[in-house]
Formats: sequence, structure tokens, C-alpha cells
Amino acid sequence: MIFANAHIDVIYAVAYRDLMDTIARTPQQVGAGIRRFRRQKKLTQRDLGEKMHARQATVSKLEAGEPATQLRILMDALAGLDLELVIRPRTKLTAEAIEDLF
Amino acid sequence: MIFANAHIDVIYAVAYRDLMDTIARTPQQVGAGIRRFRRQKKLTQRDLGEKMHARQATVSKLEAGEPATQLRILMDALAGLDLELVIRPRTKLTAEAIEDLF
DNA sequence: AACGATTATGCGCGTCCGCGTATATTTACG
DNA sequence: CGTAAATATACGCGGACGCGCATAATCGTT
Repeated sequence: MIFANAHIDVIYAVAYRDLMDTIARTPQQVGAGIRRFRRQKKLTQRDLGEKMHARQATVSKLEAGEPATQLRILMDALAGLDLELVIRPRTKLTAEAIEDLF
Repeated sequence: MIFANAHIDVIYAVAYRDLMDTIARTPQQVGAGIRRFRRQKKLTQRDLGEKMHARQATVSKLEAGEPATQLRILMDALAGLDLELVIRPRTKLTAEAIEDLF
């Protein structure tokens, strides 16, 4: 029984963190995720642009899901928003589906 | 008590999935993650390239962490490997640190 | 409705992608 | 050790980025 001694707080934290996550499989979804987190932090595109040394117009294209956006731009934006990327096998279980189990 | 009725199998699956995840904050880490999953699936760069309609050389640059790689290439590679991206707030807790809790 | 703030779009420029094609270089294995 | 497979690198091309600069279009408040 691996979880017998597990702190319920830890598991709760993991589950809560999952609810904050954004899954992305397309450039559009990546852009939408960036936008969501940026707004959550009350930053304008210009604000984020300054943090990452890019133009407001560049942030705009990134959030629009421009497929030819460069990886550098994406990673700089993530850093500017204090975010990170996770690469993982595709799951059918969405956050909503998991909630339904409880 | 939110987790009173939770299927332990589900929680175990979530924890196990986390161990398979790759965290990336730089183009290099993204490339390394792609490479790790590609090898795990016993595919060559050429194999992956064919799946995503890209050249072997393009896959090579992606895995090398070329910062100017286009987002389209990354997402196509993820799809070809049946992977997905997660955008989330940066965590200090690495997979190893979490293991230490158990 | 009107205003400022925010975001989307445009132009010309320099740079570099990803392409096809081809070839070094390295790795893996008998 | 030698050979095939796998990966890294090169060249020229067409195209599109991201840049500065500037302006339209949209949003949010009062």
C-alpha cells in the first residue's frame, strides 16, 4: 500500500495543481493557455513583451496560435509568466473527467 | 474529506503518470524530452519525421533544442509520439522530491 | 456615447526556418 | 574491427519570422 502514509495535503496539492494546468495539443491551445495565465496575472501583452524582450505584436501572434512562432518566443513567455512546460503521454482523462470520479 | 471515496487506482495512475513526465523550461529541455520519448518508442528521427511530414534533419534540430524551431514542428512531433503539452505554474517539486515523501 | 487602454494588423528589412538533396560523422552490432 | 544504421551538418531556395515603427480595430469604464 504505497499511499498508506502519504500526506493527504500533498495529494490534494497535486490534484489542485492539475486543475490549474492547461493541456495543449495545438499551437492555438498553447496560445490560449499563455493568454489565460497572462490575464490571470493582470499583465498586458506589452507588459509580458517587456519581460521577455519581445514586441507586443509578437506576444499577440503567439497567443493567436501562429504555428510558425519560434520556440524561443514560447519559452521566453513561459519564463516571463513563471510557468513551465510538461511533456507527457496523451491522456483521455481531462480535469473534468477526473472530477466526476469523486 | 474529498478523497474518502477516491479509487486508489486512479491516484496511483496519476502519481505514476507524473513519473513519466518531462519538465521543460528551455528549448534544450524540450528537445531532450522529445528525444527521450522517441527513443522510448523505438523510433528513429526518420520514422518520426515521416509521421509528422518533416525531414530527419528537422527532427534533429528540434531535439538539439534549436530556439528558432517553429511551434508547428514541436506540436507535430508531440502528436507523432502521442504526447501532449501541459502549461502550468513552475514548481520546485521535482519527481524525485515527490518520491522522497513516500 | 466617448474616452483611454489594450490588442490586432501593416510595411520594409534582415535573418533564419524548413524544404530537397546530399554528405559527413557518430553509433550500434555482428 | 568493420559495416550498416542513425544522426548531424551543408548548400541554395522560397517563405515567414521578429524587429522597429506606426496605425487600425476592439475592449472596458465612466
